[in-house]
Amino acid sequence: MTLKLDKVNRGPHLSTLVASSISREIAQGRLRPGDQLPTEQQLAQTFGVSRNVVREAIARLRSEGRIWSQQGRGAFVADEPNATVLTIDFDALQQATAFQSLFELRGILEVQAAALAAKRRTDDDLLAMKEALATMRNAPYGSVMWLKTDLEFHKTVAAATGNAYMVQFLMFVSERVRESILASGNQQRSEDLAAVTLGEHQRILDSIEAKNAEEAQEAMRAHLHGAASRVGLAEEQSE
Amino acid sequence: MTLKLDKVNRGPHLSTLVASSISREIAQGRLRPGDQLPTEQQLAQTFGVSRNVVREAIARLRSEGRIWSQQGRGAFVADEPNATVLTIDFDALQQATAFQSLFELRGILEVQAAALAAKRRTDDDLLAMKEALATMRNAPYGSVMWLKTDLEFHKTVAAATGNAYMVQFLMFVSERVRESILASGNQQRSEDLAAVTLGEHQRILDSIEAKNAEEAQEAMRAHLHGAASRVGLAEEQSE
DNA sequence: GAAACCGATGTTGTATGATAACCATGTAAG
DNA sequence: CTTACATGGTTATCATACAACATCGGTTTC
Repeated sequence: MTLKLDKVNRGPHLSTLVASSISREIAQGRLRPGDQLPTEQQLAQTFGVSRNVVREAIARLRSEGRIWSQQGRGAFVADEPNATVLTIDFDALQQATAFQSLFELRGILEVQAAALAAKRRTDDDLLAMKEALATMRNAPYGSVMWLKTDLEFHKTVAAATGNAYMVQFLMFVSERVRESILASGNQQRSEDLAAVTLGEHQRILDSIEAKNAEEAQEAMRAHLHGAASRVGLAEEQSE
Repeated sequence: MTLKLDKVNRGPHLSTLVASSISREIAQGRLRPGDQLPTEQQLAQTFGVSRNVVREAIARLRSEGRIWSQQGRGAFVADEPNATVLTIDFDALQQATAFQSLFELRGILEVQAAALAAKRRTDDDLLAMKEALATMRNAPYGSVMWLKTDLEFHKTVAAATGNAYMVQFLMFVSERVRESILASGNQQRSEDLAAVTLGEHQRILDSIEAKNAEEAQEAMRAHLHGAASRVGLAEEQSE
């Protein structure tokens, strides 16, 4: 417990700072699983905030499964982060291997989702996909609108699986991937790429329309392979 | 805002109940993106708790990205749950279709993880898997220890992919699935099943040891198929 | 008339103190 | 040795107060 907070802090809430500070102590191993946290009063004094703020931070960490607390005893670092919430550290994603791992995970989900979508899609699903693709055609390549509709298209594919969690997970992972790409500023910009990307999407759409799971899977794989190289990822042979 | 909380509530924290209650209002569309939440005072009055408890709930929802708040104005439902955290509502999982969806998602990840593990596993990975399997043999079927080592085995498989996010996601999903199964009390108990399950695990281990991705994939699929029927899930033809 | 100023009011952010419920521990009574 | 009780420490909750900020209306000023 070393961090001291300035009195003048017009940024995130104090509880957020306290929470991430404690979180860091845990991540860095200065607070080990099973360890008892300082009492709320001590924490309040250490950080120079009210006990109320500390409690908000504690509540947050508890909801994230990082700690657990018992009335009359204290708060303890959770043995295993049996989290009821899943988080991804943005900073860690800046490292190439981490990014590649997340990209791979997304790929697995996307490819399987495409196959399932081809089997289960309804006409409404198809309509939504076509609509998203049409919107993307009218957006300038690389623009915010373009990126948004790109994600939207993939979302409609995921939705066509009829699996709500597929949508939730895929969007979660994709968002993180997209953020990381934007942050690194690694995307190339070219008019040609727009046509290429749209063509890949069209192929996915067609195969799902034809209810051809094998083809949809392969089309999605090809699309992701293209996306990877566009971002400068040396992709590994898969399957 | 309808829920009234009993004064006598010796369960989860009040802030947890308030948070999930508001969360439900959002999920059910009674609070739409952009809508302003009632003031903290109103919420406190509605739920019959102090403003302090409401603030802890708000802090939690804010950290989950579901709402945002500005000093002097109020709290608002986030336009897009651009959450930096991913959560799964436990209550919703009680419904059969939701559970089935999550089970399917887990299956996708497990199967692909098994294939990747077969390709990339190191000798250390293999050792960890064997160790986990050995521990499971010594645990009584259906016991807490058994369930724990079962999860541990699957974790070692996921770890053998070398993809940290695969581990994180798979464990997250598996935990939720396991919780839901335990809550429903739907698992059968029989000595025979122990041998069957162990056999399935052994087959997975063997194929990964042989670096046979196809076989590992198939073994994992079979294992999950067995697990599904053991839990009473009518599984759908996949692939 | 338009723009700038000003104050009243409502809301969130934070601090402080108090009380109830609960746990752990030690100590005295049986 | 066991039980009962007293005590101190900790979390959970409540209540109140104040600071910081936003909004809105009226007033002044140009």
